Amino acid sequence: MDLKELEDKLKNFYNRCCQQHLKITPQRVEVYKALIASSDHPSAEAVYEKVRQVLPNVSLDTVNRTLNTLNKIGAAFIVEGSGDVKRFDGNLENHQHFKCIKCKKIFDFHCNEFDNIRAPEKLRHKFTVLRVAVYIEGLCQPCFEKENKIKSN
Amino acid sequence: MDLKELEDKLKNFYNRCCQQHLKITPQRVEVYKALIASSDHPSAEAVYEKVRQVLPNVSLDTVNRTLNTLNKIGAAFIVEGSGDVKRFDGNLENHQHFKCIKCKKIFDFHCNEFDNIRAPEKLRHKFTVLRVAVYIEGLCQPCFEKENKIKSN
DNA sequence: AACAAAATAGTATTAATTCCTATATAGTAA
DNA sequence: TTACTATATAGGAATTAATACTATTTTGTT
Ligand SMILES: [Mn+2]
Ligand SMILES: [Mn+2]
Ligand SMILES: [Zn+2]
Ligand SMILES: [Zn+2]
Repeated sequence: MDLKELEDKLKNFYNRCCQQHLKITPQRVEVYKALIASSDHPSAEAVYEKVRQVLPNVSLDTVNRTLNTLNKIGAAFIVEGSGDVKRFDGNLENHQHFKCIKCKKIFDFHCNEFDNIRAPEKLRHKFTVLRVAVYIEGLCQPCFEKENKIKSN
Repeated sequence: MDLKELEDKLKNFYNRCCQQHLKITPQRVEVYKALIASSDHPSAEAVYEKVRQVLPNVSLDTVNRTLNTLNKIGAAFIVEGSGDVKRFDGNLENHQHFKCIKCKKIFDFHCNEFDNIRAPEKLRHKFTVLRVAVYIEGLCQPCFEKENKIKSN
């Protein structure tokens, strides 16, 4: 991500905050910056460690609270998955996730067909749909190899 | 679910256990029965309460362990979602989930188109795909109404 | 500069899940 | 049936994740 893109995103984020009457605090900005700079879908703990390098006194609670706020205002979201700790994503572009159930790494991928998936008519009448995701899980290459090694012992 | 269906599933479950060299214990059977009798995608805690009515001395650890075992051998799975406590599903038929982000209720639905979704070629080469799910979240009717009530105050 | 609402740090608490270990049990083979 | 062994369990401790509490600080606004 180049400087221009970062500035754009930040300006956008400031606007979003103003609209929602959220104050622009150094903590909020640094959490947001740490998140959009990550491509590994970090946990709150991981974001905390990153922000701490800039704001050594930031509290984990603030990071947690802020990440949830980002999710609420649509500046980020919680990655879908089965179990495990919450993982966050600041990349709002259309994309999907593959998660390794062993090492818990989450990989972005993109499949055009999946972008256009909509909730069925029936469902949209009964519920307020806020998000539709295609979620794929399995094993990454290294984990698959390890698994086989163990089995053949 | 009628008696015949239950017996079928149990027999099937016993076979699955034998194949995997898992012992058939009363705890295992009751956890499995409690799960397939539920349609609300219970948490470990909820299954625990149910099993306790039959086996008062069962431990929460055993329920947790057993649910994870069921997931591992493919007799059940962990419902996909963003955050929150683990929820389990013993219904192996093709279906999808809608989750209300407020009350956390999980609703089954079924959309034929979604059954045939496969991981893209590219991904299948790089990873071992074990599961593909379409996950939808939003608000259920009652939660949507409550939300609006609050906003208009 | 003054103010009020909102946000934060630091800590405590709660909730979820896993780990530990002595005991009990299921499946197996005599 | 009985004896044996690997597996599973109960109960409690420990760990981890996430939230709640509260005094203090800060932001956005007069
Ligand atoms: Mn992503
Ligand atoms: Mn289901
Ligand atoms: Zn992996
Ligand atoms: Zn609801």
